[in-house]
Amino acid sequence: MSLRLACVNAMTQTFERPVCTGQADCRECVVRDVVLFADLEDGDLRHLYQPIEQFSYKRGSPIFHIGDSGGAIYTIREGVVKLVQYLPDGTQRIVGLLRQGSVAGLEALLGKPYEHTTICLEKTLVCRIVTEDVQRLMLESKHLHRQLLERWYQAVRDADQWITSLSTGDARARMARLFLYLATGPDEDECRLFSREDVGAVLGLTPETASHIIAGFKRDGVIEQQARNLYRCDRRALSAIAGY
Amino acid sequence: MSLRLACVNAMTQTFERPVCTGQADCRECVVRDVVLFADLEDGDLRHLYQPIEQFSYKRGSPIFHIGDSGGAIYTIREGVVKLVQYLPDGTQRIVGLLRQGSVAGLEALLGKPYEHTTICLEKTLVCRIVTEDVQRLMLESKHLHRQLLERWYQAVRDADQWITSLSTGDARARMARLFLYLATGPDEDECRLFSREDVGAVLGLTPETASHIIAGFKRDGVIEQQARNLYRCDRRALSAIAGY
DNA sequence: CGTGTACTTGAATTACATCAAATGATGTGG
DNA sequence: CCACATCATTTGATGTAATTCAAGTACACG
Repeated sequence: MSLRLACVNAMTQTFERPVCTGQADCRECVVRDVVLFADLEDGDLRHLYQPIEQFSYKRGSPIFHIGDSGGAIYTIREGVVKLVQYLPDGTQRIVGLLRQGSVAGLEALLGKPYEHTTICLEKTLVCRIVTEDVQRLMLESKHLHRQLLERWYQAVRDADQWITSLSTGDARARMARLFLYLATGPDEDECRLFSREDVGAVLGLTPETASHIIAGFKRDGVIEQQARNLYRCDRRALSAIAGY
Repeated sequence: MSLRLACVNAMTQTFERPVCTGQADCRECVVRDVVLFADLEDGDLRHLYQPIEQFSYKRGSPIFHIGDSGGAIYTIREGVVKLVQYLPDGTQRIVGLLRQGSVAGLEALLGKPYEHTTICLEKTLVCRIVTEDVQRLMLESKHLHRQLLERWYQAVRDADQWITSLSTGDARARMARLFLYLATGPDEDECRLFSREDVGAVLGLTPETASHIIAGFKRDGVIEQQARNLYRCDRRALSAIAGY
């Protein structure tokens, strides 16, 4: 669980602004398997202009904003991040969620401004890697290069699946699919949810409708509430509702 | 209905199966500006294992199917192609449209099976380029390499815009946005539509609802029918309905 | 010129949004 | 630690939007 470096006790605290919790040691990374630099030799990482810094964001904090010129990419070490775009009337639409091991802000590597506003739905730890360093390392490591292509591929897949599973069918089916989508932790029947407004922005529903449907699921015994925004799911029943 | 090959004047004809209409001369390409190989030197193209072949597909023909192992990518020279994924119950959801200059099947370059079934909504001309050739040319041309990264980027952008503009808001707003999305030809007020079933699969509606809304637009004078599936649009009125 | 297929249309039904009020959670200052 | 203010969530009643169902009509194709 713990990753400790230079600063010892700041790990558990969160503030308005992200907190730098020290430099990352990629060799010791808890999510090394799923992370970009997993395969780099120790030596490669010594040549960074800037060390890879870790940051901690509290719930509700943005990592970056849509339209910002992107100077870095961010690997999610822990937590959940929403990718938001805004309609002309100001309402948000969530076009994706990032979780452990995902990379935010790939477009920065192409010199493009960020495509989304990224906001943490819970306390989130990220590694920040400045674009220049990634671009240079890419030239050295064929494998990193390949990794990044795979990330683009993954981003397109995720977006397509977002459309087919969370924007297709009636509201109950979409909600059931969201529960199944989120119930992918170590405990397969456990699902952490987030605010009704965000659930609505994921599924294209109003918060009230989201609430109505969740209440219906509870009544039907399809889900059982363990704590605030924590549910135990009957995956089989959810699958039936989802149409799977 | 019949399938003819090697026939000389087949250029304008279309059949059940795609028709090879000969080798492409990229230097003479009508869409050279927007196409992948725009910047390659003449010499580079001589080294292809296989010549770049052009194919013609009739309306309704598939270019490739989801899950097929991808041996080639396809540049759209002319026409419109839908990207389809299927739900477990067999209903289709259209997750994107490709038009002149777009590339279909990028995932083939990563050795992945195709993510979508691609079906032509009208007569369509494509250039087929086998993956091995692209992969080799990528090593030679820095610029082609960059081009392909930009295509990935574009694919993600398109998918996100698909979610925010065509899967968000009420049905009338989504339909208005579809008209605006399609009215991007040389004549900015002209919009070619397609079957109500496909319109429904784009917007997440039933064909009847699509029909109802289009009828409403006609009644309100927002669009004016010129011919079958060809409309003249009042862009200002559509923008208002779309919420822009 | 008929036949099948897609499209249109309207009425009935269902699903979702809206609105308003009550309840519950969270944080603050006394 | 409690009282209160604030904000999110729940809930139910009501209105509107979308689907479904069932004809009827236009259109493409043999």
